[in-house]
Amino acid sequence: MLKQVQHDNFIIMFDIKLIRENPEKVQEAAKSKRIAIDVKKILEVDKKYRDVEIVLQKFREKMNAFSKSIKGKPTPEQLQEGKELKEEVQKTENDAKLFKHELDMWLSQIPNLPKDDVKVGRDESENDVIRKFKEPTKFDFTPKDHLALGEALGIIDMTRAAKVSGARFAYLKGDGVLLEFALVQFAFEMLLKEGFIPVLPPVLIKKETMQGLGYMENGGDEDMFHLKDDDFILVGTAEQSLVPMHKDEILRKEDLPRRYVGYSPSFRREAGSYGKDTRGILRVHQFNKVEMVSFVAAGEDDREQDFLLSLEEKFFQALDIPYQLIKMCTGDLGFPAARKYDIEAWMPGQNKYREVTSVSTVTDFQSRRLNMKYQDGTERKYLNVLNGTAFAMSRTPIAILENYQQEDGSVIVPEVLRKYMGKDKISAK
RNA sequence: GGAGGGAUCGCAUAGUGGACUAGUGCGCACGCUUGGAAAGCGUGUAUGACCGCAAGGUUAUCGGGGGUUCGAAUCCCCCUCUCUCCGCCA
Repeated sequence: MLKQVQHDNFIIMFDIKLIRENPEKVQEAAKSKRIAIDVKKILEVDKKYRDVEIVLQKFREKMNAFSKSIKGKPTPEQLQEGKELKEEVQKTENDAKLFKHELDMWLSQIPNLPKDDVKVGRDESENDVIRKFKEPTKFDFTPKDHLALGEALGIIDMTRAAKVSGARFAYLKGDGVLLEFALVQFAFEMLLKEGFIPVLPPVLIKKETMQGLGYMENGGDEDMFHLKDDDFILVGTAEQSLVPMHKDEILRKEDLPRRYVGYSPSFRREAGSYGKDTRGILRVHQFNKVEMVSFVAAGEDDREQDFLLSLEEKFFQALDIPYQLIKMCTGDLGFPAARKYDIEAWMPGQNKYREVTSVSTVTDFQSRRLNMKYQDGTERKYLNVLNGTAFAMSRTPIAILENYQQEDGSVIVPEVLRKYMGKDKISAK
């Protein structure tokens, strides 16, 4: 069984001890992620806070002793002394609170530190290709892109979606739906065998939950849909509602690793991507995704990331789609991640590799912000958390349509999906 | 949306202003007892922060936040979640 933590009024956003002991390391790491923080300033506030805290404890000690010394009705002199003590405490409390808030504010802006093996780099142009699976698909005709194929097959309809919802939306129809369901079933079947717990999570979450995940910082909230009247945010990935499931909980070490597979819509504003990838369903405001999330013991995250990555590769190898594996450099990691790999599938319609999965370890970064621990003997430690894509819908189907297309515009169904789809070919009606 | 109840230690409960240093039962751990076990008996049983080499000490926490008071689990206000009923609803 798990235990519910009752109080969490002081969430430690970032390990202050790490900053005290290795200020340069933290400063450098943030810089390598291209995020500006001022470690010196943080240490100053930390010092002020601790000094006030010590004084405050002394005052409280005095006041507690005094209150306890009164039996029965207090004399007017005692009342007066008590009032004076109280004022001292309240004044110091206010100071402490101010410093605490300031400290929290600074700490919340420190990103997770990249792992040592992650290359320091500016942006995506400095990411490394780790390995490749197969060569780009060859055609003895000119391959079409997924939108041309999808429209002709009657499975993707963006024209009508534009009428109803606007740009970057799509109707998926007919065999397109069956193809998505086939991918879902394929992924779930395999992941259930691996012990993953299937989840259909909420897609509206509270703002404070998103803050706990570390996605609101550094402009991250620009890509989220906010429901301002109701103070909800639409998730950009199931990870965002799967990870905080264990907020304020203490898991048992025996129950680790705890693995979940979620299937949910994902919503993205795609702010700042105007004019980019406007054709087709590569970049849309809403798509479904099968997502993996792991909770593991401290220090187990490297092994778990390899495991999740191996599953992702297995999926795309099973689909027999050419891909390359990318390891992100520090500048392309994002706020919470310590290490990240992307699989980029070959997309003949664009003659390019494009991202289809992403697997990150966030180490204990989100656990600290969300107060998620596990009991290890007499010790309580922060969980390590990982997330990885199984199948992002829109993009995996794109890769299938484009790589499996035939000259007549039909699309062969990948071998492993045939039993779920009940057919081996998608053709125009 | 409306009306009313509730949230206390891992679980169950007691607790209407100072004896609460939060009691009791269960559970758990250790010990005694036993050929071994059960029962019985005894002892212990939170977390965070801060100070300290340590032993230890201080402080905060009874869903969360604020207030009243010399003093709050207890009184007042706000919020969250939950239960019962009414309304609406796939």
